[in-house]
Amino acid sequence: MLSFTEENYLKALVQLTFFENSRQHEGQGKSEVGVNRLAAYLDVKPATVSDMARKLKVKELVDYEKYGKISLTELGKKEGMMVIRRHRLWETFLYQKLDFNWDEIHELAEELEHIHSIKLMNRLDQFLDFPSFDPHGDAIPDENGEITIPFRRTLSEVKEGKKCKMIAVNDNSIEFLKYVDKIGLKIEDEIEVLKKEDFDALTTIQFKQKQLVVSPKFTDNIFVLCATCLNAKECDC
Amino acid sequence: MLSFTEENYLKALVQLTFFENSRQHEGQGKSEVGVNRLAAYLDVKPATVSDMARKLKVKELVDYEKYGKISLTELGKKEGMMVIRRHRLWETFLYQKLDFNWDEIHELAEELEHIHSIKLMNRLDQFLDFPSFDPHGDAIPDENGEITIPFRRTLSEVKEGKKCKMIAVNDNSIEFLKYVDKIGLKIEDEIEVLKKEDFDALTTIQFKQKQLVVSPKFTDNIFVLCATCLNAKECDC
DNA sequence: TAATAAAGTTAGACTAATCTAACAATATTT
DNA sequence: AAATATTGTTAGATTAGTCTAACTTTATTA
Ligand SMILES: [Mn+2]
Ligand SMILES: [Mn+2]
Ligand SMILES: [Mn+2]
Ligand SMILES: [Mn+2]
Repeated sequence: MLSFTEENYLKALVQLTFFENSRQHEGQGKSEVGVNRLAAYLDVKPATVSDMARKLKVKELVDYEKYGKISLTELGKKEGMMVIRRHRLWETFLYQKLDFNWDEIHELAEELEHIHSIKLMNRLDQFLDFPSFDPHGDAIPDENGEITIPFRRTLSEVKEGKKCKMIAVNDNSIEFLKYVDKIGLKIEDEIEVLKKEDFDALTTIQFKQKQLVVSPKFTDNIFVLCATCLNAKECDC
Repeated sequence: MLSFTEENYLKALVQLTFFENSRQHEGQGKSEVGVNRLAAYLDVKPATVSDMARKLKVKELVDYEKYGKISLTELGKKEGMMVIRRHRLWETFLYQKLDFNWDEIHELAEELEHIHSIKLMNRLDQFLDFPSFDPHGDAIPDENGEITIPFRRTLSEVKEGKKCKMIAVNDNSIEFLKYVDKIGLKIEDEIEVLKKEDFDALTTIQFKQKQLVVSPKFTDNIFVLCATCLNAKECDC
């Protein structure tokens, strides 16, 4: 049985090696990470990660050699994915059934994700009608830990004059989510890019009859799809 | 913030000092427990309990002097009650919403009870329509940790020829619950005591047109109310 | 290539929760 | 009251997860 802490390491490794750079490393999977990087991500000291990397290697959850990079084994990846599955299913439950706001659910899910019961998660999945995405628009791994991360662009990539649809957020911080709430934007809303100013990287967007000037801090963290790129990665929206 | 372990000690203390003997100590509250008793209940060694008692005393959760008995302070009692509230609300959720059987829910609730969020529990309470009892018939403490344990008798106490209604179980073990399922008895069912045999303490009962001979292992663990004792403790049902 | 910087490891210490084994206090029985 | 049994405590060890401080390896730069 995995401890709370071990699960958090595996989850972090999935985030850093599979999700974070899902766009960049497309296909060729340089899915490994250094001790310092992981330590910074988990907010512990590198010494702690060195120790844990050795322990996880013994349990065959990671591949790792002294002074080398850390990467997940198939088993480690699956366990990490299951933590993420539980996290995202609980977030969905809290949001859909208990009416929590989307900026409150992550913290609670950080605790709930460590409840180990396959049956519980499958029942919850069913109770929620087998959701594909969590309230932040992130895909939910299936009962085998498989996930299909859909093609998605950031709003920053969308060209002037084009329209697109918000499908997810990239930043789950309370501040960011509260800002998105404040301006009245929701997943599935249509956004039009009216103007992109190269000088200071500000973008003027329109959604629901409202116009707004936003910075890259915003546009980098909104994932969108345009009408034509839904099934064609080559679309230059 | 209390640790997982500290919460389990407080919960155990509530069970042993307030619930276990709620019938016997009625009123005068000899609500304290020895180190060995608590150790046996928690399945740890007395040495471990001695240490923990000292720590809980420092945190003002228990009253305790070396070689003396352990009892909960007001604060400790409230914290313990809140753990029990969370446990019973989660059990109710699993049973009512996720269709778990009543013999499967306790184990899961043992993990879920340690999720700390007042808001979460109040939302869940509301989602469940403010239940008064969990699926085993145990009262659920309110948001202030207050609980009213209703008057109840065991089936063993009911006299020959009398009728009563099952309101709870006293034994939450999987084996006991499965047995109650097997014979087809449910909370709220009416039970008639047809015959009590002093010689071997066996009782013949009737419920839902069925007759059955049961032992004290059964009758001691079924809580009932008879028609007339609902509001009168003096009733000699 | 040699010097310097960055990244990673190791040794030793700490805390929480547990154990065993030896000891001490309290309660019960003769 | 003395002997015995029960109950509870203490000292010392262990494990997981963390830290700091010193050290080593690998990478980068001059
Ligand atoms: Mn989250
Ligand atoms: Mn999410
Ligand atoms: Mn229970
Ligand atoms: Mn219960």
